[in-house]
Amino acid sequence: MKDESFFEHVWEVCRQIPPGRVTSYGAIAKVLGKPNWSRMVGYAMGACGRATEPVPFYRVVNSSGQLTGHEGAADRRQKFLEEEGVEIVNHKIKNFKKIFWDPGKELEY
DNA sequence: ACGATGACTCTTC
DNA sequence: GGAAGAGCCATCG
Repeated sequence: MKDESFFEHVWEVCRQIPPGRVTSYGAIAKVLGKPNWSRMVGYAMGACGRATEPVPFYRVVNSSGQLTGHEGAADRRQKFLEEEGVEIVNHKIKNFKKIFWDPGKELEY
């Protein structure tokens, strides 16, 4: 067993993301106090399988609003986001800037 | 311990 | 907005 404290933090933030909204890896990393841990956040997503509770990792995208990740998996995530009302084009969020949700803004508010 | 890799982000062209 | 290069840290062989 590894120390997944950081991962749990990421998963927790992901669950705090309201429906129909998305956030970026950097935003989560920043809230955790590690603005440069964007890659680790992605790692945490890959480790989401370790989470005892389901994690809406599909609500997490990169700074460009593109559904980064494993090929095929992104396609599945796109469907989930569309179900929430998020418009996606070519694996990219249309109104990304509009539906973007900053966790730190809500947490520290 | 080292090198390579990765679901990233930033700056610059 | 897209492409290229550099920086970032943890995990894996």
